[in-house]
Amino acid sequence: MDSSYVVDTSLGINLNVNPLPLHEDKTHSFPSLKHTGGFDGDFVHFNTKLPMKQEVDVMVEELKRVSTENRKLTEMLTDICDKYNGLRSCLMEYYTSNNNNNNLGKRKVEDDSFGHTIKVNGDSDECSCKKPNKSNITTVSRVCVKTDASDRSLLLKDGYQWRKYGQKVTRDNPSPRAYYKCSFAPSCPVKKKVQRNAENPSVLVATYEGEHNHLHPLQTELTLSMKEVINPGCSSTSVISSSPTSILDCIELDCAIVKNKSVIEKEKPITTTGFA
DNA sequence: CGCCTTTGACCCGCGC
DNA sequence: GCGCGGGTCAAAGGCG
Ligand SMILES: [Zn+2]
Repeated sequence: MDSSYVVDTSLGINLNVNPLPLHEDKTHSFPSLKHTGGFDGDFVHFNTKLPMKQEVDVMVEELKRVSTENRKLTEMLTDICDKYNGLRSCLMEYYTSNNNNNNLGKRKVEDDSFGHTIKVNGDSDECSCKKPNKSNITTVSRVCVKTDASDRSLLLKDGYQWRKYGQKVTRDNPSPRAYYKCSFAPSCPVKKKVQRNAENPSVLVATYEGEHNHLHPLQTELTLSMKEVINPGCSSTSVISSSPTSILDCIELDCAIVKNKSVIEKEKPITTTGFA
């Protein structure tokens, strides 16, 4: 991934997520996201001497602007998900056809360029008799997230809901490995393993296995929030379920994930099989 | 009460 | 066959 795709938002978040190559000024691509106000990460600094009416006008104006920005971000996220799914299905088709052409009878582990590992079990006979309920193809992605080294917890806020079902101390790493299952959807098969890097305890390494069969909770939440902002009267309890800061945490972690896939793994080249 | 974490027991694959 | 290590289960307890 190239770091040239940076979207400035009023929240001070750099969304390094635009999949389209841009050779022009980023402000031309997202003109509505560029604004001239002094909104630099904090909320609006209201002049306390402003009359009430004017203050309300300012707030309404700000709300409209944030709503627009929110909608654009949501659209971008949806767009990116669509493109990602398209690319992934192409990749799956490629692996499937490749697998049919030369059935080697061995498990192949391939890296795509997005930090994901696609496992393809070529020996369908052996696999089907020993693990009849498992799909032949599982997506494995590894994510490095830098955290405070003094924080010994293995909590990693990525927006999804996880239920911990085990913890193990592994042989070659003094820090324990935690096992989580996605609990956002009851039927979601996704699992993740979280463990600190043996060499650098401030780096959390999360290994995701499988694919979520539901939308990202943040995406769902943003959509719902947008509906509340645009149509505030439609519900008597127009409450956004999560605090803005928790949403920001998730956005920032998503960005960190995207960045870490390219940055940390570039800084410390790690092979997908020889790590931890 | 429901959902979560904790943690010891258990299962299973793999190498010797 | 046996031991080891990674992964999972499930009972118990905590928390909001
Ligand atoms: Zn899920």
